[in-house]
Amino acid sequence: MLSKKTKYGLKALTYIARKGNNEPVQIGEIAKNEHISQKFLESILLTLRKSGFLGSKKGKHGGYYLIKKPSDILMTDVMRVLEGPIALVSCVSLNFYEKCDDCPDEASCSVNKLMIQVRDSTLNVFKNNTLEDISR
Amino acid sequence: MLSKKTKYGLKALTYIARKGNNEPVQIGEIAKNEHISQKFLESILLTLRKSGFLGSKKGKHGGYYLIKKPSDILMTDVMRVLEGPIALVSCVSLNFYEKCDDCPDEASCSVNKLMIQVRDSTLNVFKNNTLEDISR
DNA sequence: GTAATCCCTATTAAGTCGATAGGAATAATA
DNA sequence: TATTATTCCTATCGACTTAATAGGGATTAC
Repeated sequence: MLSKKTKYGLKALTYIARKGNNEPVQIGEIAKNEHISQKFLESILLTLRKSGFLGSKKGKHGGYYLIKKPSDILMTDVMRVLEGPIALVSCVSLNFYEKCDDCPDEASCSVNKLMIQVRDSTLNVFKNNTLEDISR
Repeated sequence: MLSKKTKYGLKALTYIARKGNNEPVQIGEIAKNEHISQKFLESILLTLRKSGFLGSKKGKHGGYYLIKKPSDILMTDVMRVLEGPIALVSCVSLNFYEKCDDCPDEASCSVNKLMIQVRDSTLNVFKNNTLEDISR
């Protein structure tokens, strides 16, 4: 299951992208319109800023804005920041690889074999979707 | 992330399938060879039996055996029993659909749009893999 | 200088997961 | 019949994670 963090993060990015202009958008506005806890959203946007997706302006009339064009923001990158590994088991993760303690031989592991396929097909979807695509 | 329940369940099914014959295989043997907590595996095999994947024989020389041919056991079915919904959000689940409380309109929801694609591509992998395929 | 906003850290309540415990029921076999 | 090996069932526990909350600091517009 997708975490609420990821879900809210995607919704917030979409919200900002749909505004079109480069004016900073306030947390409160997004929270209200997307029905998200404001404090929770605050921490999510902070994460997105620190990972280079959003810029921020402090103080009155401050807010968050996109740093790149929506068409340049790939879902692979967003998902990895918000949700973590895309693979369902760490032994098939490209960016977060870890050997399983129980499994002595990945080549003969049926779970490994299946999950590689899932990873690749999911990755394919994320590679082919930018923020612009899902905001349409 | 895949739960250990699912991972162990798949490994156990594979283990039984690879034996080839229809002799009951004991929990202890599987647990030992696959490095799984025996008691935990016990509950998983119970689930698989109750959902019609495995038959069991009680008492001495008892154990679990496959009810269907490995080539007739689809990963879609196994995954739904062990892991639950295949979709990452319930609002795109085919078998466990539930409306999101926050989202007023699925048609305009970017998360919905993206997750439908993920669901379909994952589903496609599971549809095209039987227990025989992953046991090879 | 005041109000609005982002920034940061800490804490908490609830839920889930993996594992464990203990014994009941059943079947093979000596 | 007694013994042993196995599945069956329910209950419980500790560790971890998640979503949310709290409180105040820093910064900026006006």
